[in-house]
Amino acid sequence: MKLTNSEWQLMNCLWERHPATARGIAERLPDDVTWAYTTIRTLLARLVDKGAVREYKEGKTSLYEPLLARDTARRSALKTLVNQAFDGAYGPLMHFLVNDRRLSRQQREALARILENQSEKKGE
Amino acid sequence: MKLTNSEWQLMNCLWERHPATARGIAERLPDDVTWAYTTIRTLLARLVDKGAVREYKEGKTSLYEPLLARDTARRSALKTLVNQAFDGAYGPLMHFLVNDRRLSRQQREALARILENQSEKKGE
DNA sequence: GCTCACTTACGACATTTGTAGTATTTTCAG
DNA sequence: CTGAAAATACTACAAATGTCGTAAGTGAGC
Repeated sequence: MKLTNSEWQLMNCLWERHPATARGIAERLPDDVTWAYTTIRTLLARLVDKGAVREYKEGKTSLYEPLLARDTARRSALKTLVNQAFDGAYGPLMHFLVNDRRLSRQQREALARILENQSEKKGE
Repeated sequence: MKLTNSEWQLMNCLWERHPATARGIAERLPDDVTWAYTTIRTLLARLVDKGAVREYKEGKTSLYEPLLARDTARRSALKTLVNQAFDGAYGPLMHFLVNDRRLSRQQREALARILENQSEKKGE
C-alpha cells in the first residue's frame, strides 16, 4: 500500500486520533497545510478507495478511521526507499545513517560495530 | 532535489559508472526494467532539466554524468521520508528500525542502547 | 416553514510521472 | 557512395497527484 505525500499528512492525523470527522482532521493538520475542506474530502475518498481508511456514518456525520496500520505503512515506505536509493538492502541504509552527522561520534562508532557484524551475516 | 522512482533507476546506473551513454545505461539497468531507448532519453532529459545530470558531447555522442551526488540524493530522500512518516525526527526512524525484525536480537539490543543515549541528548 | 451555515456528492483541471512513437539525422559496413 | 542500423529531437498521452469549485442536501434556530 503506497501513500502519497498528502495522504501521509491525513493518515498522520488519523493515526493520532480516531475516529475523526473531516473537519476534525482539518483542525489537526500541521499549520503549513492549509487545504480547503473539499480537498481533505477528496483525499479521504481516495484513501477509502485504496482501502487505507474506513468511512462510516454516526447518524449523519461521516467518521473516518484508519484501516492501514501506521507500522505497516512505515515499513512499506521504508522498503520503497531502500529499494530505490539503497540498493535494496538495509545495510547500506544503516551505513548511511552511521556516516551521516546526525549521530554523535560515540553513537556512530557503536553503530558501525554492529554493522560489521551484520554485513558478515548478509541480511535479507 | 527530488527524484522520482524511475529517475532513481537511471541515477543509480550513472553513479555506478560515468560518464555513460544512453545505450550504456540501458544495458546496465536492472533486468526488470525494460524501457524503450527513447524512454531513457526522455528521463535523462528531465534529469538534465532538473540539474541532476549534465549532458555533453564527445564528438557526436551524448554523454551523461551525474551532477547530483548520490549522498545528497539519499539524504534528501531520507529527509522526505522522515518528515512524511516519522514525525520529522530521526529518532522514531531509528526506533522503528530497531523494533523491526531485520536485525538480529543482538544487533537490536545494541542499537537500542545507543538510542537511549541519543534520546537523552535530544537530536535535531 | 424559511434561512444560514455546514456537509456531502461529484466533477474539474493543472502538473507530474511513466512510457513511448515518429520523423529526421548520423554513422558505419560494404 | 549507399543503405541499414543507431542516435536525436520532438511530440504524445494516459495515469497519478495536488488542489479545488459548485450544486444540492440537511439541521438548528427564528
